Amino acid sequence: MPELPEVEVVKRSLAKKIQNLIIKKVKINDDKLRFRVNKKKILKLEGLRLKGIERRSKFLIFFFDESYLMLVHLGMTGKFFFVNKSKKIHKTSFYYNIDKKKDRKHDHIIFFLEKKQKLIYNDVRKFGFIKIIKLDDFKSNIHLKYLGPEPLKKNYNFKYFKKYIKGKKRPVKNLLMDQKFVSGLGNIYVNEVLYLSGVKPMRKVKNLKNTEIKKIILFTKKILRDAIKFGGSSIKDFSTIYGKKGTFQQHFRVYGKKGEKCSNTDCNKSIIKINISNRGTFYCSRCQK
DNA sequence: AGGCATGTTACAGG
DNA sequence: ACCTGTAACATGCC
Repeated sequence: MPELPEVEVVKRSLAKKIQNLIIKKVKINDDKLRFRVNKKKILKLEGLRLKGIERRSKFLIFFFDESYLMLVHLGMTGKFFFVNKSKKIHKTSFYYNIDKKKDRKHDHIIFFLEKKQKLIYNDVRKFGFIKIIKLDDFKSNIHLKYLGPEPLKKNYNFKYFKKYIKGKKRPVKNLLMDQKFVSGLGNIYVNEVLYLSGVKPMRKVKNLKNTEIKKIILFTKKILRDAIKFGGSSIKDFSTIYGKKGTFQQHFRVYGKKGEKCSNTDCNKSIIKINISNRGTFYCSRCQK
């Protein structure tokens, strides 16, 4: 499910639950994730204590003793589940029922922790990945070094935006999705940001007015903060009682709302869906200029 | 049956 | 060399 808010929510719950625990054993059920899991490296985590977890963009970074880091990207469907001795799933992530074979089929990596507790990495589509790196290689890591600023930080601002778009002519939606420009936004939140900013997704960045740029920046920060507050967005309606659902999907104004009435009370248009770069793009033709 | 899906990236083409 | 868009990855759901 993961764009920045979802990854942040996962990070917080993970940190609360498994901080300072020792990894007793690592089991690999399937190493064919987005990149093959390096068995030799991941086994080095056995016996190490988890010192902390951080988020950068949509990445989770687990810090261990001995200067080892575990870099995790959840892709489209990657999830962590925490399981304790009585098999109760702690509310670490979203939908999953450990008693359902269908769900367990996608448990690819299992970390056995102290006190018979487990952390499971489950990923239906296997677009996520797990890499073990040394602290020294952290800054130069290929996945991290080209990332743009965190959208919630101060360096994502008007000045940066203006400078970056100089000479560029791509659609504003593609720009916002580009992790090199700003890191952490995905398709859902970009659709929402552009609706609130009153800007059509296909507008070329060179034609954006300064007032529009300012709105885009402000609403980006607002939406992400709100989404985190609501526990992220959970799109699909699974039936398990385990796992915590975010509720920010209830606040979507355009994403997935094709044909529905624009939420602006003085507008009688319906939300349109088009494709931009193979991604579902939702907008209101009246409220977005 | 076919289209669609919250992400990234290798590659092709301008 | 740079910029941009597309296809591919794996699986399940509607």
